Amino acid sequence: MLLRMSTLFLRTLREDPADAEVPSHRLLVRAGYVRRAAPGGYTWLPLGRLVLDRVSQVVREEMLAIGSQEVLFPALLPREPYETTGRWTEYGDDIFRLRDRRGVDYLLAPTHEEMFTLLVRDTYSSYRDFPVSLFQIQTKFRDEARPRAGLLRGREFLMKDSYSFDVDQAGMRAAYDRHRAAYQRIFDRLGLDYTIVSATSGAMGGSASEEFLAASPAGEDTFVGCTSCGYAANTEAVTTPAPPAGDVHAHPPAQTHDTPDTPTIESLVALANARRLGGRSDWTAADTLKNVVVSVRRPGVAEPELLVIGVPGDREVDLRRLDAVLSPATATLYDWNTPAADPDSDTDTRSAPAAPELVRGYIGPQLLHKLGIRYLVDPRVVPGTSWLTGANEPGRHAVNVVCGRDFVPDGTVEAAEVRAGDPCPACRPGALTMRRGIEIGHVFQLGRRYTDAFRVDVLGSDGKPVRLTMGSYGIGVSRAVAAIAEQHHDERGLVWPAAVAPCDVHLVAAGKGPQAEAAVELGGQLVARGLRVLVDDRAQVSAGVKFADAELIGIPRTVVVGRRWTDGYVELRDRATGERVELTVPELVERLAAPSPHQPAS
RNA sequence: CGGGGUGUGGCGCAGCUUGGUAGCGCACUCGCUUUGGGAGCGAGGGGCCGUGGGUUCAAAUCCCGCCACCCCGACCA
Repeated sequence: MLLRMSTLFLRTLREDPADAEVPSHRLLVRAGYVRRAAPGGYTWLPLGRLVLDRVSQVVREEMLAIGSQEVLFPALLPREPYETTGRWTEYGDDIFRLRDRRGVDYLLAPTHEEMFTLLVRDTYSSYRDFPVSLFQIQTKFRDEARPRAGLLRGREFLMKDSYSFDVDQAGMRAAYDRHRAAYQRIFDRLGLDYTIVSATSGAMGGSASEEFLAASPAGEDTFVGCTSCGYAANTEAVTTPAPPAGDVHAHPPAQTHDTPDTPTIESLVALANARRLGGRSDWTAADTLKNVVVSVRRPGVAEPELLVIGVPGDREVDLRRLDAVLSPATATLYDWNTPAADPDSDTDTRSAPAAPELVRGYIGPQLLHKLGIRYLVDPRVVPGTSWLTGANEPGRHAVNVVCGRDFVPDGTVEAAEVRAGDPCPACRPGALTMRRGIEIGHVFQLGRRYTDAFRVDVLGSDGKPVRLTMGSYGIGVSRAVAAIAEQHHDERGLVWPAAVAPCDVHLVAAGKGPQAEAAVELGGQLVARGLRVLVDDRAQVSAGVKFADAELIGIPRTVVVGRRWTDGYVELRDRATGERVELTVPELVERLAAPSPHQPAS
């Protein structure tokens, strides 16, 4: 393949597009790989299209290598199957819905579990046909509330989705493991630095699910890693090691004190130290027990339930983490903005209508049991710990409130924010670090959710029906392109890994003499050796512009056909290292034609 | 959905406060010079100033409405 810059449909931009924030977006637009066509929708220009195809091809090869077979579904689907599984409603506003001329409902598929399940049901009927795994590489649609960061979160994107079908749990696990291994090979080949994190907490039970996160400040997921062991997890899945329980009776009795104007932890700690509450002046926020009221809504239940979460006062409640635990119920902070008991009062102490005894800013756990309000605490709140907390009266707090003596929680909950430096749940000396990541892949042991919905049974060896069990696996192909760009660029432009670069070599004709013609001819020689070549044969473009464009476009190796050409030399430059060497043409051809690890000569 | 911001040639921006023939850089066309690090000079082409209404002799500029897009958050994965 020989691309000539003189005719290539490409215009690079000297300046950053105004609407691009993250590096991948900025550089892919500037270098002429993609162009925004609609909110959350991008046109793939010739160079971009090549990269997208190469990434797709890596994914395809590794999927085929684990025996998965490629199919292609329509993206435009009827409503009915999604109605059957409940996702027509469940997916909510995130789904693009449309009607045909007769008023029949359709959707643009966000994923294809339903269709694959139906396909397998209608095609296979015996246990002997299994296991089977199918995949497709296809454009998906999601009506994202806020598309952002260019390719990283679009409303239309290219995704590889695959589905495994097995007659038993063990088979499904094996399929899951094969996919997981294939994903590792794929992301290794793509040159991505990634971490596999568990996506849901083990304590929750249910289906196993892991995410592949490409480390990048532009990522939308926060995940934790351990400084001394291999532990990695999504923030939602992090568990907090509990300290050992103490002696419940080793503390002086609880005491209530006047603490006027201390509705916040900060003001409380300041006052407690100033007045030496409990004989101490070394109170910190971590010594206080903060009690946060949340409303929990369960699907199908009209009235929200009040729930109080107790966390150490130096931590916030992380609603994402709480939601992950409560799922499918969802939690929101309790809305205190109801009329105050005393409308003329300008203080912030209001009573919750559902439980008038709860005084905002002065809630303590002592009363909750009596009020019948469920109380869940952070795992650090173990029996025998003593706290400074609210006394359930305006302007009053209590010291020496002991867990297991003065209050008994209904259970523990992983709802406190996770911070860098927190102890690792998996090893003793380890501390957690926090990083951002781009979700590039997700493997999921689905189980029978869809096969139950469609009653997908096949005949087992004993002649009795067996319900199939599924796994589903996704890779964001277009997102992976952006993730690669995020991890492989410098201040001058993109620096593609060899496996995904639009071309193997970028020939730059520099000089006014015979160089342009010579470069094209040299390009032909390299193409004959199986290389993909981009040659900058533009007349009337200065060498400086060509060098700058070559660096922006980011093809791994540049060959300059320039002033030393007449002496028989060209210059080979490595985009990543900046290394330059002078070579004769035969030396160059030999050097470039050497097969790289992932491209066996063919 | 909440907060903030921006809409002026293909791209990046100025002009708006204080109304009076729409401008700059990049890109594009032609000519001459230049030619290994984003060239110089000269001559050009290209814009219902997001949109609808209003004020005014006169609106990119002032007023009102609407729309779109971007960023942060919520939501989603």
